[in-house]
Amino acid sequence: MKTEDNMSKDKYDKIISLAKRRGILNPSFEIYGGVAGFYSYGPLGSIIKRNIENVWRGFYLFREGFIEIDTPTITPYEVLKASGHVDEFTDLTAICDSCGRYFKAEDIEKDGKYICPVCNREIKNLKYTNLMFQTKIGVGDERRAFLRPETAQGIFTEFHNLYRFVREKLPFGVIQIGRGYRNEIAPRQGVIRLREFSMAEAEIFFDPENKKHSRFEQVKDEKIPLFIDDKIEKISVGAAVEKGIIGNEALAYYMLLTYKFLMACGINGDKIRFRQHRKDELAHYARECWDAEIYSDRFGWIECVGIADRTAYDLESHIKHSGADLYAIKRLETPQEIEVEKIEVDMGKLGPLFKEKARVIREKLEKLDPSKFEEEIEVEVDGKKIKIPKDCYRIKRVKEKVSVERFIPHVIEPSYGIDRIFFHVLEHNYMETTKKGEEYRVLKLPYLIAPIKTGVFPLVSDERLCKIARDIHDTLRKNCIESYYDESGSIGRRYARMDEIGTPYCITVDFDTLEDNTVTIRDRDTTEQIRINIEELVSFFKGKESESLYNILNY
RNA sequence: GCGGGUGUGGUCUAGCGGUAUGACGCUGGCUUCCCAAGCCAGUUGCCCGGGUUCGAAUCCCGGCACCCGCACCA
Repeated sequence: MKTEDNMSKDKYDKIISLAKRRGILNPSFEIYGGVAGFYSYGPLGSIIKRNIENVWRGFYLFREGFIEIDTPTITPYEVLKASGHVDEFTDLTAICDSCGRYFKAEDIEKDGKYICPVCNREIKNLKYTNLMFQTKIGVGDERRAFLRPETAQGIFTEFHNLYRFVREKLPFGVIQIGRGYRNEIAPRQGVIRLREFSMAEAEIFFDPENKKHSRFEQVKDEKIPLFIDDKIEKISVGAAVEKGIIGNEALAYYMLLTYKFLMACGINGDKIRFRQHRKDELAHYARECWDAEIYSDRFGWIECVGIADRTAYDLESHIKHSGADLYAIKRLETPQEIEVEKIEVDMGKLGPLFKEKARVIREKLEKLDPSKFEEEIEVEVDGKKIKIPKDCYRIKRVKEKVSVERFIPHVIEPSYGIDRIFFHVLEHNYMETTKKGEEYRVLKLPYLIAPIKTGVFPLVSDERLCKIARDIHDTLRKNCIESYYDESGSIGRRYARMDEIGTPYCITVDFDTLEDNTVTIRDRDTTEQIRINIEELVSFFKGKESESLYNILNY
């Protein structure tokens, strides 16, 4: 008798085995023994992954109207120093001199000393190990660098270019899909915890006073599953914001969008929940964060998406470290007049007195804060302090018109782990039945996600039927519809091969085709067939595609 | 990183000191008018390295990978 656990383990093994057998996913570098934490996507897996990413683009690039960029994965030290990753992503490691074992220092600390739990001796050999992959740029004059732990920093460092690109209007969103790297201590759980992984991130820049979304009104009654007090509660995003469960409209909106996206990929909506991070588990940059967790029969609830309010943390830090102008500007509705003290330099006096240095001195004087002037003021020029006589300047009170306000935008960040979503899409859509006593597998992938949209078969391998089938296959591919031609084995076997990789339709050319130019289209989920004229095939599949897109993006 | 378990064709598996079994798959052929049919032929393997032995898939040591538990998880 099988226990529940055994059942799910069996199912997991079957999915992994199927994935490997059918070119979806397999451990990398296997011919050299493999390396933990690295997986390769095969011919079909690559398409599925790309399809997931493209559905994601449907939501963020098309529906939200965000802009997409593509920045380097190798990132200079300074960037990640500023972002906090150099310091926050570091563990103090203790290495025992007698047994040579490594420990995370804080685990073995006793009264300020580090004691080896094996040898029971004090360890003095301590070093910091960073969980980012380190590398160097250049030869000789090399610069320290890291493989990026998240794509977000590439967006923050481009902020001033992007802000100009959108013609200085907030809010605006920037997306990036790419690889991230984390040198995990113990990668486990297959594709769930990788050392190199794909993520899709959106950084949406807001006026901190106005974290609203223009479409919120439209969707405020739609419900999402919140995990509160150890139970899942479906609550409308509008109510969640009103009751203060979710901090602002923007967060709530992107949680709803995440919910829709995951289901569009074929994730079972009953196996999604949003869980808020406790204060002590928040990342160093986040004020509020909600994870979308997806339930796996194999692994339990797995964090697949993080939707965080990063506030002004990153931009502020990059302003501080780089000196760049990463501010946004807000035009005030009514320009205000304010009185300010200004220093007015008398060049008539200053010029003759300091000659060629006068210009530099004037610039320095004008930068000083008049309210902090002391009796005698000095400026430093070329390392020398120069006293400035009082009659060279005077302090004036002037009225200034202020029509803009500078501020650092806040960032809401939905961040998606593509590989984790990929795995759950496989798990949630893997179905087993029996046909004639034999195990029968169907991957019920949504149309947009399926790597092959249709199989094309001659019913029997009669050359007349084969030719027509090959022509259909060719025509479909000319129209960018992934089709798969197969004339080997019985028709049932060919359907089975397609079902196993989630192909939603199969076209069969039979002897009636010779008479009336029609073929059958067989539906994966119902196995029902309809007859359709060959001429209508391309529009049938194009129709399925736009219908699917319309259904998921029409909100 | 710690402790325990496991590692045989593409997949599942037998063998547990005499160089490998079976099934499925896959390829080709015959057959076949719609859901893994049948027949014939072919195809691919002992995780890696070292040791013990006349001889190692099998025993021992080391490595790697996977699984379970602990720890970790921006």
